[in-house]
Amino acid sequence: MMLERVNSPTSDFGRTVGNAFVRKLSSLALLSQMDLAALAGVCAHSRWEPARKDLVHEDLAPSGALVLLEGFACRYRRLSDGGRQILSFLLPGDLCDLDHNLPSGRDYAIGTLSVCNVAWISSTNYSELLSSHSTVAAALRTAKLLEEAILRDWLVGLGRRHAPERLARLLCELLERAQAVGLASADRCHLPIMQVDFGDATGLSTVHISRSLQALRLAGLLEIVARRLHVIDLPRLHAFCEFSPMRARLGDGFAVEASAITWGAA
Amino acid sequence: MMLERVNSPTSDFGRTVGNAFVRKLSSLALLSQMDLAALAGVCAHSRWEPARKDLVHEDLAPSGALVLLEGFACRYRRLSDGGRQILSFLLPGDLCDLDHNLPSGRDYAIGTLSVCNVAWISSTNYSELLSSHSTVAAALRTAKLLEEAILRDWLVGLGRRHAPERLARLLCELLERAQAVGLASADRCHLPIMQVDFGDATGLSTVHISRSLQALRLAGLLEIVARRLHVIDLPRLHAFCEFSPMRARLGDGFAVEASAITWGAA
DNA sequence: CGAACTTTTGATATCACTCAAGGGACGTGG
DNA sequence: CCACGTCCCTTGAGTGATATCAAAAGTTCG
Repeated sequence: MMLERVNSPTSDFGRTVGNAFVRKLSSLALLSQMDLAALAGVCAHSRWEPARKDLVHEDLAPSGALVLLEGFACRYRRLSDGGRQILSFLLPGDLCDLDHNLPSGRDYAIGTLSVCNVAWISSTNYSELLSSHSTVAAALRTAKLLEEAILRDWLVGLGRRHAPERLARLLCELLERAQAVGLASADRCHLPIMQVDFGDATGLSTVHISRSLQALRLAGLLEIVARRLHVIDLPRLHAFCEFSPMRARLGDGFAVEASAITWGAA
Repeated sequence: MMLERVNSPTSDFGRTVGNAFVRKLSSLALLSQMDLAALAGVCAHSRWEPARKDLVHEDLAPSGALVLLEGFACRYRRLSDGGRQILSFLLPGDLCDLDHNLPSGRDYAIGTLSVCNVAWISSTNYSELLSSHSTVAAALRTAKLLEEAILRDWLVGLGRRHAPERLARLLCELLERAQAVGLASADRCHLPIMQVDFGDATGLSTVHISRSLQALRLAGLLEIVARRLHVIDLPRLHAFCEFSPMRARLGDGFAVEASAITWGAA
């Protein structure tokens, strides 16, 4: 069985077609050749950053936008007691707008979780991209709406769900998002995220993450081995944590196909 | 002593100048006479709705936008176990975009908490307002950024703060927002919100809200009597829950003034 | 003035946290 | 290739925060 293999018409491995950014936006809107060229141009210069490094922190405020091409990162906030709350995970293909976030300065930082390949877009290039490529702008707007929906989901989870459900939902979300950029099969994906990070995202302690994960494993729902998530029973997992896939993506053949197969096997 | 009195140059009571919507947007951008007229026009037809009524629910999807002119409401989500998580409170002057929220349908409902005066804006009027009044559009964008920042704050609170701090921060937020639309003095405001609602917003049980509130009262920080919040020691309250006022509002003389007085008394 | 709703109080139960120690995995240097 | 250190995950025991249940007290409103 081929892991990470995705049913994309144009390549064996999703990552070989353009970059994750192009792939993600392509799944959200029908981009023209010129749009694609502009996206490629804007990501031409990227840098590798080490794991566990701040790309942006609260005071220091670079402008423009940042695109994560490979690796995992997160937005987070630090508290006075040293605690950390992760606000969202950034996966390959995700863009983070640094200009339009700030009424009175940014209130969060962005840090890598794994080694990351990051493209920085200057303010001028960014606003030009938006103004002269309306389809790209529309795709980014949709991406933003999805992000907001996820944030609301997290809020509901933190407020009203128990640890195992919270964790399970997070894993479902990550699997789905990885699939959307061609980095996951129907039931597996690489997840370079430590248990501390899961804890800081779900508002739980590391110890409790460990125990919740074990509960999910014992229930035969999933397992995580060597930084890889393997969902054993997706329908039951979804039912367990009341996760409903966001089918908000528009023209993406492969994602629809993959999920159809999954549900067919249920 | 005059409660609800606000140091606005144009009236004794904030509510008599235009409506809360106009007041709020005026504090976010410098509106022209034409902008003001357009805002007034768009809110011309408003309806009174009873307390505890759904204005919008998840399946049924009216379009356009909704403006809350008077009263308190909230966005919320229901869970399968009957639980409810409030995602944000809506105060007079708040607008809720019903069109641009939905990738795959709306994922939350909107319900009144008190009796409310609500203006519905049709999709066409709404998009016309945005396109032909760029300053209004900019003000609404800023308002949205503030909303998002508040949502992140809530997430951090739910994930990492204890009950009394969470509640205290919520009360600080509500006081500040009420001030921004001229519905509060420096230390008091009307708050037609029940303890169940505070619980559903902070992810706590009603019982625990009651106890946390008592802790805040015993600490001499604030009290709530007859649906009215009275902050007794604002600086200490802010310090206690690590609340920092969002000074993102731009040209609003009165809010700046009021807070200057407060801090001066500390 | 009474009924329904909201808040408070007390007692008990549960979920998740903290602390502390042990076990694996991985990398590094001898 | 092994020894060792470090980092991450796991396990167990005890504690703390918050939930639940039930009933009393207070409030609002017709």
